[in-house]
Amino acid sequence: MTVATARHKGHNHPGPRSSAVVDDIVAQLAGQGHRDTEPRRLVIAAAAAQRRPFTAEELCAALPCVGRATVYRGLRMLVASELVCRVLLEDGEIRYQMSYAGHHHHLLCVACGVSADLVGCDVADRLKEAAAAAGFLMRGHRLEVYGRCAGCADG
Amino acid sequence: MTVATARHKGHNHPGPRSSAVVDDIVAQLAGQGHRDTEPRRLVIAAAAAQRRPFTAEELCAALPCVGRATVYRGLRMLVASELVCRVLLEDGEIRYQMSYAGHHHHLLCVACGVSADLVGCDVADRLKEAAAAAGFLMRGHRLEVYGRCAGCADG
DNA sequence: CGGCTGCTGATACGGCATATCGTTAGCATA
DNA sequence: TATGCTAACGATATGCCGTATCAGCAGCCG
Repeated sequence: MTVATARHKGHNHPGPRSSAVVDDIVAQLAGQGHRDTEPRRLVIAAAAAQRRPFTAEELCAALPCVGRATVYRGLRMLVASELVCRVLLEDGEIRYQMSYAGHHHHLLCVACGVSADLVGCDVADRLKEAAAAAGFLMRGHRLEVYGRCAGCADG
Repeated sequence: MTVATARHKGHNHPGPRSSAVVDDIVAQLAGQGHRDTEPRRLVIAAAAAQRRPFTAEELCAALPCVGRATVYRGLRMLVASELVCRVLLEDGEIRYQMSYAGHHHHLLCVACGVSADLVGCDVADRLKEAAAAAGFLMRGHRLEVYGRCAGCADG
């Protein structure tokens, strides 16, 4: 043990192995009264490591040493904190993805499943007007765009 | 039995009680090679009678004399034929609604659950441009707008 | 009217998500 | 550092929702 700050034992935090992203998210959760636990860090790290929208079951499979319930709870907490957003595929399947921005939408490739954040398309104002024309007071909206990414376009 | 046109027995069609809407839909399905059956007519009629987006289970409950599988099959067939559209609530719950137009979106009241078709808001072109900017070839999109209807706005 | 075939419906099945609950561990406090 | 409260964990039970199965039935065509 060459490290000066000796590790305590058992379930202590991996420290240097824990990425800055995970530390940041854990800190945000702590601000909401949530504890910093090892399984939760593992869930966050696994979610952040995904390269495309993932299912809860995929996370469970990627974390065999973490209980299913814990994975689902962690995911739900992250969604509630808007650190992860739910993505709806064309066939209705629900997937998840880390969310580094605030409100935004997704471009989803129907061929390879990759996603990209949709920027530069602010439809909220127009929707609000259209809603008002129907007597509705708009409170929110959900938008998903399906297509083919550059790599799959010629397939 | 005072009616001149004697009813045959059991599973014959109710004839005069069957609305024009149901007849029309059955005719469309027939054009796709689907048979005209009494349980299916009941499913269609029940779906058309709903005043707001409904769940598959609600239809089952409204049709105790029709098997669950038949309700689900009928619903799936109607969705495939674009005669019924799937509506996604804010919390992710899936509901259904008769669709008399082609492609359109929905305004959904988060208080009473009523829905209205969203017209006069053509976002497809803008989305296609935004998608292209990200290297995506847009193929479709899904949009739901949540808010409060006129009757629930002041609540 | 006779037969082919799609449809029906009771029920079994399977996936996904949550509820349960005894145990563990984070962390505040002294 | 020791202590205690309580959130969090995780194995598992439970439940919902939708589909698969399959023998019998009925729509529809010839």
